[in-house]
Amino acid sequence: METKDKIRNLAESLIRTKGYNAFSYADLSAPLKVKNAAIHYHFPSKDLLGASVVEEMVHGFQRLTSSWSNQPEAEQLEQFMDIYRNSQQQGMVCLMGSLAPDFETLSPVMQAQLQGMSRVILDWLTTCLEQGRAKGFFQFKGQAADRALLLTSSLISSLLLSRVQQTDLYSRIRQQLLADLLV
Amino acid sequence: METKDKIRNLAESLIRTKGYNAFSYADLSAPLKVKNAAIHYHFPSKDLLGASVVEEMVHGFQRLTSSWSNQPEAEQLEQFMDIYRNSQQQGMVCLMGSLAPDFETLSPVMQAQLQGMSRVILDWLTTCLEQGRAKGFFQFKGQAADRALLLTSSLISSLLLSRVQQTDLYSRIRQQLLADLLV
DNA sequence: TCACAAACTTACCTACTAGTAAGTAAATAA
DNA sequence: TTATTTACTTACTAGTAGGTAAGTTTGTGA
Repeated sequence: METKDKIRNLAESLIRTKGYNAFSYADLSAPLKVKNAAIHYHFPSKDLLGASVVEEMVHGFQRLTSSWSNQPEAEQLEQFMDIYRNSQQQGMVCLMGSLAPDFETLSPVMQAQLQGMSRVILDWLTTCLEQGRAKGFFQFKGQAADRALLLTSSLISSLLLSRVQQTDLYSRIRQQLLADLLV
Repeated sequence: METKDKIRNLAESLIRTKGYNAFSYADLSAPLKVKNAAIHYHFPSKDLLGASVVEEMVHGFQRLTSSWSNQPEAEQLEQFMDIYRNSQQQGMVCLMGSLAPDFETLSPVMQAQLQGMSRVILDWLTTCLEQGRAKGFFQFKGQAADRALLLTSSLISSLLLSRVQQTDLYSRIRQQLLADLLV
């Protein structure tokens, strides 16, 4: 089951650097030193490979957030933001930022999974903000769900704009988001 | 010069719905009822077509913002946001949101132009916010350039997430951005 | 030891990609 | 009138895309 994971991980990395429609089976098979039929053996179609990437990302997110659940919300939020920092440092955008523009070209299965991913992230962040506000960590006007939406949006695009401008715009955005939020 | 504009406009629309790497010459030639060689006549390569799309978008933006220059900054900002509203209503993402994830796969010329586009937009918005704050329309902490970055980021992703979630998340984001900003 | 399944490779296919060379019809300029 | 340019079409190409059928090797369980 080693190769299967390697394929999925490389596919994720390619999606987040070149985009879903720009990577090919050759981009997977060459570095992994297997033939493209080997990829089809593990993932019968590109759709299913992409779906597996998204699925794994959601599971990874759920594992991560679960592991933080005992920490204060202010720290949980910082850890959440650190995910994007790591991406930025690796020159990657997030999976959502990469796949959302290509949404119309994705299979119904991938579309549904991407939709699910956005729900999972927004729901988690909404709860984090809501509880964090209740405990006095955060301060903001309006509904937590709206704030979660605003935060996520800013973080997604911080990676996109960092890539285009070739500078760490992420940090400038993070700083402001925290300044607006922390008491 | 009719056909050339039709090609560029359709290309823009395709980039913003399917993505740069997902549209082909057939997607242009079929609806326009010309052969793909006709497209190569006007735009020798896909790179140059893409570059032309970005260039035209920048010019359009500059024309628009120039035409607003006598209006109060609060109104200018709303007009700026309306651009994104129109996109959302047409089911499109903005050019930046579409091209930024594919940045690594673009030609150096397109990369430079996209970078230029981000500068033009951020510079305009920075000035708008700065002057609007000086005149008492807006209220915000920190540097105008940072606020401009935060605003633009939120708007770009509002279109991405609206597409994925198939709802008008743009409006929820706009409302918060304005609530945070307006006195 | 034999059967079988897992994890591949070999060899191939069709469809489509951007791109090109050469030709043509119509308008324009000398 | 003739030459040239503009705006294409026709007909093609080389390369690459995702995908598949059939065979091979390697380990495993009965």
